[in-house]
Amino acid sequence: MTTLNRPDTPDAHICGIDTVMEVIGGKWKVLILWALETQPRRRFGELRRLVPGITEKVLASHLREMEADGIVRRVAYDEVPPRVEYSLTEDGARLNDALEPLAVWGRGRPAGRRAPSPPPTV
Amino acid sequence: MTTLNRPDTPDAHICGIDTVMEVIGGKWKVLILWALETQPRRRFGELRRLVPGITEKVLASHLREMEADGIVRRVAYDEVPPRVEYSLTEDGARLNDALEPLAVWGRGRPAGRRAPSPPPTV
DNA sequence: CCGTATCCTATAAGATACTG
DNA sequence: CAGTATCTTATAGGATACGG
Repeated sequence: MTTLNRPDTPDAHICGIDTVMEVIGGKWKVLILWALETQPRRRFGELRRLVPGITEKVLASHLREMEADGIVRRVAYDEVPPRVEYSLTEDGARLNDALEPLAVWGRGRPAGRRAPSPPPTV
Repeated sequence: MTTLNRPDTPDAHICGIDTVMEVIGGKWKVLILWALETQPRRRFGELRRLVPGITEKVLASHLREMEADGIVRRVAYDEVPPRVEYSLTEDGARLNDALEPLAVWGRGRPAGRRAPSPPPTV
């Protein structure tokens, strides 16, 4: 992990931030997070529909990582046909809350950025 | 961009979040952000030292993207030897603030996660 | 000092097919 | 239904060298 230890950089700050980035770094993880927030429990197929574009393989692997990270709980019922339900853990719910200010920031911008911007040489 | 439009998913929420993820998605961007927060202006070489492990190429490209995204301002002084100063824009500063709750969440966990967790089949 | 220019590789993720 | 198993590809990022 990238752990800094310099007088200039607020380490605790940083330390926290990059562990978070590892946890939500997957391409679809925040989307899965929100999908899990809108209802207490979600089934695999539901999630696939709620996150359009994701493949089964990636959904499955993301879910396994999120489970390992303790933000998602997976309960498999031994029935036929099989039923599996995913839900947020307490930690996952708090993570979701912590994402809110970021979402607000994102909404507050002119949609399409990444302009070349004039080269200001002084 | 992954823009959802389903009754179940809080689109505005999501929309905001994934634009943010595009902006801070680079491997070192949040670190650069913090390094820029701790002082009003930073030179290229300073940043390289403050973000140990990053290569010049990646630092340069990250900075250019962040500039294009409007969160970093670059000012090049026409001197010799060259001097270039990077700083946060207002938008960048607000982004940094919005990252704080996430950092708090990250700090509040038992450091090394990603445990295999016992398979709970009901 | 502040970067580019090349070249290279590892990994995430997509496509597709198949199974308990 | 809820996944695995393969295979392939794109891209981010790393290593290194050089330039204004």
